[in-house]
Amino acid sequence: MADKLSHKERTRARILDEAARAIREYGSEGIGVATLMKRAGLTHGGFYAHFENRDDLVAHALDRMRLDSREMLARYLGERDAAEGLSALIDYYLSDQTRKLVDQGCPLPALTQEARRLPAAARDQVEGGIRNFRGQLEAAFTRLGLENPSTMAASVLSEMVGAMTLARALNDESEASDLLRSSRLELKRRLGIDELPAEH
Amino acid sequence: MADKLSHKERTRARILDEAARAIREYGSEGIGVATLMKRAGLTHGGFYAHFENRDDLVAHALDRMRLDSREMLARYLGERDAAEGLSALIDYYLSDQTRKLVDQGCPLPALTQEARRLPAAARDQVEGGIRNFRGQLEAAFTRLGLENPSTMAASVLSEMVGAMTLARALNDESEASDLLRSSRLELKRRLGIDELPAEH
DNA sequence: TGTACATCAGTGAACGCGCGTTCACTGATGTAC
DNA sequence: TGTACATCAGTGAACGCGCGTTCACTGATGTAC
Repeated sequence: MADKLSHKERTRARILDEAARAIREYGSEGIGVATLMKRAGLTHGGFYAHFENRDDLVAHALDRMRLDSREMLARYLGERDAAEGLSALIDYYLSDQTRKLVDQGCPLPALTQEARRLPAAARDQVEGGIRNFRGQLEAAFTRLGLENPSTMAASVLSEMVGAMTLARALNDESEASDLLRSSRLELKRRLGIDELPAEH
Repeated sequence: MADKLSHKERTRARILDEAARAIREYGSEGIGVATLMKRAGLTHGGFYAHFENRDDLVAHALDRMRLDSREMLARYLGERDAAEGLSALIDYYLSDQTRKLVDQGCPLPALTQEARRLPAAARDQVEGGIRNFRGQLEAAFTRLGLENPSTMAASVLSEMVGAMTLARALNDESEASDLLRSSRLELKRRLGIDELPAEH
């Protein structure tokens, strides 16, 4: 009974799921309540049985994204060998596939520039996401034996988020692809993990 | 006669100036025609004597920002010694002052995440800005004697834009400031220009 | 120097539209007896 | 097993509001004579 979601809970999860995707793709103000509910297979009136208002939805959708990202990072940097995990994370995070799947994955390359303008609760989620990402990198760098793991974590996180942000802003496919490849190469080089083969 | 702007041209420049500031601060959709015109000391009806429509304004405002940024980069990377110019650029671009002046300066940390959703003309301006920035860095790196100037330019540009984007997303002043300091340090270290003193 | 007139940047009321939100209602589901 | 009823997730018409845009009008400026 506790692990089985009720009908209403499943509906709510479906709305949040659609909201998370739409927010990544169109920004926090890019989708309206009516369109969102339609995508979830409902009509707009029912929205307020699930959320206080639109801001409340955005905050919950961002909370969900943050948790997803935390899991993703733990998958790469948790148990595995630090060098191998970091190399795989870089290859995944800065892949052309990730570049194209704008409605999925890490919210930082999608939402950090509008974070300042988000309602407080939503903004806190973005801030928590940044803090967690930097922390996870720092821990991995420590295990890797770098001498300045905290500084390096800030620098590497900035480059990762910046590279994906810029690549997605470029219309030209090959230019975007080249930018990501350059960043992957240079990130691994400066972390001293460039001798490992790229994944698949 | 040619170098003296007419009354109408000066008014148009004033509107564009306010638009550029507002777009950097609130995003391309963050300010309405009425508010913008009020800031320029006018009423909203007059707007259409200067621009075709709102999209036209956004494209022209971005064009203006792009030219301003090009000048800024030329100031740092043009005539000067490459190492000195790069060090000064990093100190300026990633300073706490720049972080706070969100309505001024380089548009990339403000607009690249919504670039995909911008009208074509506006999007082209952002793309041109990225291309120019990367090109200017590459030229400076070549003069500096780096062996992979193009790869390095993509990497450094990504870190610079990413670091400012993330710093501005952080509510906590000291955390934001620390992130910028970390990035400045690491950027200079990996460019081999960390022996130079930071500017003021 | 003074008067008449054309020009045109800017005004402000009005418009249609899409948005977030409200609310009376529907109809399927599950429980009471 | 069958009937009556309460519950409540979801519906869809309606609202007020802010937005981009239009347009008839104003009034200052500069030129013609």
